Amino acid sequence: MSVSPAWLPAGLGPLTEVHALSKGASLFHLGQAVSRFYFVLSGELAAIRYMPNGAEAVMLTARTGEFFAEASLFLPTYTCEARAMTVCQVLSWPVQAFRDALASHPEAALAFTRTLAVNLRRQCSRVERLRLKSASDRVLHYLTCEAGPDGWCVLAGTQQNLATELALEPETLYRVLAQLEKTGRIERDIGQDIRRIRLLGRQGLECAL
Amino acid sequence: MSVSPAWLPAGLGPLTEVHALSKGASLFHLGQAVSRFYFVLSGELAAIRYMPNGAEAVMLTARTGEFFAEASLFLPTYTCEARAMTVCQVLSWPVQAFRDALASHPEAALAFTRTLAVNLRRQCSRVERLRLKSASDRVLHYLTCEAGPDGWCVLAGTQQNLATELALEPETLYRVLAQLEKTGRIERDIGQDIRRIRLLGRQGLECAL
DNA sequence: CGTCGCATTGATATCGCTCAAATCCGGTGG
DNA sequence: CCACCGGATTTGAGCGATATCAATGCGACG
Repeated sequence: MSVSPAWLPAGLGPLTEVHALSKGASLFHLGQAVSRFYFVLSGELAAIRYMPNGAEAVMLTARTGEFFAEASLFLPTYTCEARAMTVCQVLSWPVQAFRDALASHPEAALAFTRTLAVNLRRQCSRVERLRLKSASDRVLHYLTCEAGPDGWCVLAGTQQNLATELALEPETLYRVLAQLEKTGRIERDIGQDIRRIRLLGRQGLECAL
Repeated sequence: MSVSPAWLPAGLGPLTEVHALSKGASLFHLGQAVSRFYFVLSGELAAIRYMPNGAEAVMLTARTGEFFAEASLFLPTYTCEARAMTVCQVLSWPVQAFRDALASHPEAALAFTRTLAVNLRRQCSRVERLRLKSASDRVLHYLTCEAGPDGWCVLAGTQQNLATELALEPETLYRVLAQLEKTGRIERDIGQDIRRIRLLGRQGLECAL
């Protein structure tokens, strides 16, 4: 569960619609004129295209607290189908009103731009990580990216969730973590409430640069 | 080779610096105060973090015609080292001047936001594609995403470049394409000047939705 | 004509996926 | 309190897909 961004201009309030989507529900279809812009309060939305054989190709997904398909703000028609991958709560605004709100509220426009820039950085890191073929390389890359100032990387969910993030099977991740711990490359602190992992080795070497 | 975006406010012109980087040159280091914002005219820039063992973790890359590390516009210090992966030509502006230019030129701010949104969509698609474990699934996903209105997907570079984009080895891509062509799932038109690939099957089915 | 890079195909090795079984833990109900 | 259950975790065994190494053809280019 989430709330809409605090920086949204108040004028959008009356135009806000709330959508309660059941799993599998569609928000819009390929080729439809872009009418509304969406924000995920909870659940997961996906943008999907279909291949000639009928198989689905997921183009992008948005989860709790994220805007959905930001590029649709700049397109005349939707280029994918939007589908709820889970039960979802979604907000939406008319695209023209959203664009106008950004145009007339520079501070909101800046906040939106920052959101885009931060998301873009995260996605770029994911791309570089998924380019790595070795499971341990992906884990080390993740720990390098996500570690806090103290060196510890606090896992949001379970280790299975981390496996999903890294596009690995849970068994593979368990084995890799066990191996990295045994060889002294990481340190683990796995409890039921707090799960965290830390890279070992020369500490804070980069910060000294 | 590229040029700076046409929508950049003219006031930035006198503040523009041109950097000619040799391969391996650094633009800035981790922890330095953010001073300038960069755009790649040619070549490839990468943002790198170092792991305790000294290995490098690429966080993001920018190529010809792209801004570099857009999130740095909103950060006090650089969170990575910037390194030229190839010979590079780079433009830069003082971050404060760039932010001010966006704040005082709504149409430029909108164009910048659009650039971010389009890049974000591309990166999201890449993430979803790289999550696929099967080489043929990655190829089909790519063709589904990148196909033009006529169904043909025109390759920008060589098939080796496509292999890099899909995080596959060239040999694997050759085998997968040959197999897909043999089983009638794709059609290839490989010449020296034009290389294009098309998905076969029920045509235009999605557009009818 | 020689070289170089791209493309293609074959053979082999390796890594991660898959199936399977056991353990641990919190929560639930008797 | 204890038995039971479901989900997360852990470890084992085998398989398959992709990486890797190798060889060849092909066209461009000097």
